Amino acid sequence: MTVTLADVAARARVSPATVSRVLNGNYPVAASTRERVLRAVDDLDYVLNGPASSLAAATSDLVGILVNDIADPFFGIMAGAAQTEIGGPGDGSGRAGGEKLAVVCNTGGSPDRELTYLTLLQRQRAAAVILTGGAVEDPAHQAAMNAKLAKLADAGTRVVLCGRPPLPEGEAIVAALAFDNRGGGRRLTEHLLSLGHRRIGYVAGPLERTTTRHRLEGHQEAMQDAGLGGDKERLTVHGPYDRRSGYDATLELLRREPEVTAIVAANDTVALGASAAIRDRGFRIPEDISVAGFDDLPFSVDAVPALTTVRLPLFEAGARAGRLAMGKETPPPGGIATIAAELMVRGSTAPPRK
Amino acid sequence: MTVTLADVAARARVSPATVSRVLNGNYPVAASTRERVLRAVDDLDYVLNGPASSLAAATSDLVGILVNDIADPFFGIMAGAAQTEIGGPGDGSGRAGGEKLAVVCNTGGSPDRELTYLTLLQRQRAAAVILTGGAVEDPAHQAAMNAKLAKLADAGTRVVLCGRPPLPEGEAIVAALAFDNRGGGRRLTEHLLSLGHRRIGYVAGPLERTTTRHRLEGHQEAMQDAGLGGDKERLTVHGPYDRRSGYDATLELLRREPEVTAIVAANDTVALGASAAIRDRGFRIPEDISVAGFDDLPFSVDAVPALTTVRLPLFEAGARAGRLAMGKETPPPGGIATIAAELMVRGSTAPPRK
DNA sequence: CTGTTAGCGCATTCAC
DNA sequence: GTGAATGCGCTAACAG
Repeated sequence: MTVTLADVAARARVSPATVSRVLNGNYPVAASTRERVLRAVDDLDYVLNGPASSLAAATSDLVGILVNDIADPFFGIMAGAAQTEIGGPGDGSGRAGGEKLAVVCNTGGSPDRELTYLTLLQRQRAAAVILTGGAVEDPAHQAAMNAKLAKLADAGTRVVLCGRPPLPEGEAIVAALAFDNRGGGRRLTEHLLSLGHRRIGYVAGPLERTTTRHRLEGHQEAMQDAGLGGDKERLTVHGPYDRRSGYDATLELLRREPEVTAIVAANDTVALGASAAIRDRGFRIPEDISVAGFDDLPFSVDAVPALTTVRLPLFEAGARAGRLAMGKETPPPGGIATIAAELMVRGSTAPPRK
Repeated sequence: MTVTLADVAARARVSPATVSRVLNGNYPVAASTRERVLRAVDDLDYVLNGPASSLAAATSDLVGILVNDIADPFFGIMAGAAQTEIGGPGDGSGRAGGEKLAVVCNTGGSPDRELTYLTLLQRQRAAAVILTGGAVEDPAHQAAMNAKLAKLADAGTRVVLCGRPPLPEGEAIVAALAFDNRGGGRRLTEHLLSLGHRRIGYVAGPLERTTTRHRLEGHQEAMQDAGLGGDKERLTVHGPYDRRSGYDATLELLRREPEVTAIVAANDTVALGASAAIRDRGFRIPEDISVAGFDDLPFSVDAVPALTTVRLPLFEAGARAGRLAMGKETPPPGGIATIAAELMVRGSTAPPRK
């Protein structure tokens, strides 16, 4: 019924081992033999049995990429870039040679699902795992994660962090590429302050997320330095990283502080929702209220007015994570690299009306 | 070094077979025995060896979801929905019981990569495969795809199409959920015609894609019926499904026909680019030129003005595909269902200036 | 450069 | 309800 290595070997008049060798390409095989084997493979339409070879070799060609929200381009861009580096271009035959199977797993931001996916990947003996985006800061979950990652690393799985702060004990992982969320958040708010804003509302992401906290801390540092740190509780509203949250939180901020002249959002998607709320309340952007986001997703430049935001090189970071996971690039010193965030000043921010 | 089933068996003082039985849960085992085994599993921190069990059982728990562009929410929404149905909520222990490993694979729209992923999934003996979005219409590639899908189905892999037209010989697959792209495209253009538009430019997607062709045909049918079919070559420009393409194509359309009063874009992202081009040329939306998109992605309602578009129930379709792939839902009659597309009239379209 | 020999770790017959 | 054997299909030493 199902054709096996032995069938191919028989047809090519060689031993199974030889077939295995040409298929894996990691061994010297005479050109003529290889030719013959390949023809037999095509004739028989043979496809390697992945589980069997993974079992024998004690490693698989699976590489997992964990994302918090697959519908969010923030993750899609990173994951796509990583996959490009990992999957290889293919040889056009659809035959699939030694390429890895780069797959993305959507945790939906749930700690449980994150752990479950890691276990599933561990079960598959994944060659590598890339974790993208902010981590949940609950201590119990962090401990469980660190233990799990250590076990994965122990079993030979390469662990790479992308857009996520390094682990407390970073020894277990290949590398961590951390975004400078704090610095970016700080510069963004400094920009607003320099324009003359004093009453700035902040729509933060979900609680207990590193990304949320770092961006917010950057904002608060800037406010503090400007002597405006007193009101932070009242001028901050938390919510998920989505449009709706931006909309609702902005209405709430407007209620709490009608004199607000600028809204800083945790990311661009949230900023879009914030903008809608501002308009629905009859205010203009940026004349009445300035708006700023974070990430510089592709749509941000097309917002009207174009969104002031902080650019993160998501594609480059994802690609680098992919290379690191493949061992194609040497890890940064100490295994940790900080990715710079660049302020992008556009039309959605302007001096306050006064 | 690595703990195996036998180790667990030894510690629980049972046979390996029994451990296997409680882990797979498909067999009667005494409660007390199960208890003991589970404790041993936890004590030893045992994780099933996926490749080994897949080899022995001749099936794996991997489910592949193929997407054309993972950075595009169009696919992200469908994939996320499907994953939700497949992965299950997890039991909170991170232990991972019988759940499937739902993974998404990004083809980048490349036929080669599509085929390669399918081969890789076949190699893993995937339990199911979901193909999302438009198919490439090159005959050779279609033939290769059909052959590959037939082989997958033959090997027990459940194949489900989501947002993709059914196969020529649909017997091989579990089900196809097709979007009514043609009908949606037609109604969208009819809406524009009813507003009084006569010179309508069309920014189409890439050539040789079913989605592109169906949407365009819907548009052209409407134009034809209105006696405006003569100019279709000149008023249509093809390009990728991205912002940049919308921008460039719109400039081109404006050059070819300065009197154009409406631009229909192949999807919302393209419409965003089109809008930017229109504005950069000094025109207002919708006063001078109307703009319409397709898909109704989350950001479309936040465009300024809000984008007139055609809504596709992406989440619902993805979830249904996921259930179909799991065998949790009975396939539609004939294995084919057409998903309706709903016209969403918003602020970006209005009667032409005259 | 190629063939032979042994498992990899588990699911599944069978017996009991 | 449980244990003992068998083999899934392949890779990795070894020889030659």
